[in-house]
Amino acid sequence: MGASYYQFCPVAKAMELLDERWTLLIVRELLSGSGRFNELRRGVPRMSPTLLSKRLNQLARAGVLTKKDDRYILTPAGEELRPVVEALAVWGVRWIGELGDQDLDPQLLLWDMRRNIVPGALPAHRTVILFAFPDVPARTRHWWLVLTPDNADVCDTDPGFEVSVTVTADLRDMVRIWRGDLSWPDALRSGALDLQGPETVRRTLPTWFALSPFAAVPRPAIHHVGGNS
Amino acid sequence: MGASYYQFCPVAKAMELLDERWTLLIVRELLSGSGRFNELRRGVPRMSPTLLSKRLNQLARAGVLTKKDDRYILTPAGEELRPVVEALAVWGVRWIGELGDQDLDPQLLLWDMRRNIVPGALPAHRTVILFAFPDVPARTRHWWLVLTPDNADVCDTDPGFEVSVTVTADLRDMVRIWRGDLSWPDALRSGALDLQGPETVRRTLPTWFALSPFAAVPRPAIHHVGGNS
DNA sequence: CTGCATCCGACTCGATACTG
DNA sequence: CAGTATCGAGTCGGATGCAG
Repeated sequence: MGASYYQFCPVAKAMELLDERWTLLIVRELLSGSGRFNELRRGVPRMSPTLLSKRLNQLARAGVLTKKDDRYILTPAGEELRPVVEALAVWGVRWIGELGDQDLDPQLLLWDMRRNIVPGALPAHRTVILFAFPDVPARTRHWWLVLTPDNADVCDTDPGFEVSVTVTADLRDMVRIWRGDLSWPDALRSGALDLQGPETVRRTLPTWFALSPFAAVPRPAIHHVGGNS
Repeated sequence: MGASYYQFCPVAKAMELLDERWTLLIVRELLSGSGRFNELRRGVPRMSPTLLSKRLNQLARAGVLTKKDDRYILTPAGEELRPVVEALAVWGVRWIGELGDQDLDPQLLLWDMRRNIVPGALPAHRTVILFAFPDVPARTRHWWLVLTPDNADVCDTDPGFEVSVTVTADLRDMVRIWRGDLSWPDALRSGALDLQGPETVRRTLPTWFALSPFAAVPRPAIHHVGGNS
């Protein structure tokens, strides 16, 4: 447990548990459907496994989750953290518009997109999307998304299948699209994003993905730069 | 600023600022109407003034508050943290029912009660309530609340006025009443709380205070002990 | 009284390597 | 796949001091 605040205030009692670094991000992952240890790790790749393990045990002791057969499951108390996480996300998307270059992790983006594929919107046959991020170091520049009607795989090495459509964009712009800061049509019009492939695929591709659940949150008139400085 | 999570996720970006110890409690105080440095201190008495100052500066840099003439004021971004704090309070009151003895700070209780006096419910003349907490060390056992129709003062030493009514209860029970875990009538019936004074005053006293804003939140059927262990 | 700055011990985090 | 072990660096928190 985090250190006590020595207050009976419910906010203080909640934060004793929840204000520790990484804790609510783990809850976010669990709310998004991840359950296994290494699945959770992919959602918090910069967290050491030691600390993840520690946090999971803390959350279990606090009654937020339980472990069953190598799967971590939210309890009702944990499920009820959804409004907290959602309120934070709404606030974050409205007031922390400026992202540092360090925040743009292509693996997290592809992982997120994979999670939010619209079931039933995909073509009936296997479709392979190649994402190319010219502004990213070679090592993580290319990503493949292998889509079949009932499965989706993210690869950071060429899986060997024929590419159906290539998406080229700066990673920053792809993230902005995903977050709802930039619309898909605007990105295409301005040239920030380029699609190469058969026209029918190019036209329907944007319908295959639901954007971030908070992409539609209305933004304030003025943004403040949340100082990474 | 807190350390970065290196994620574009809005929850992560929000938590970079908000997951640091004390930060959301300061926001809670500001949302409750406190504005001056030492007013804020009374809401977070265990926080060192150095750290409070540091956090206030961080929040100012992040655009959550501004300082004007020795008063800290929430910006629109700060005001929009209200849903976050409320969601946390609702969760806390539902799932962290067990309070440690250390959490029962009489000063915070009296301060909270003072803040939530129902305007217009008070008698027309000066009324003095003496709170006696037999389970508390002598130093902080007695508290006086001096009420006039347009003012209320908390004293930890006898202000000298005649006491209109004496409230005797274990601090834990008084806090439970305040949080909505125990009703005023139930406390009187069981003897957990005792009122001494004229009958009219004894009858109306419970109407002078609004309970904690989260006292009315429905509780889950089963509580989990949020381990202070 | 208000609003900080400095100093220092205790603790926590993060990086890396390692085990069943 | 699912975690543990170890250790240096950084941060928190409390005491103390000091300007306006």
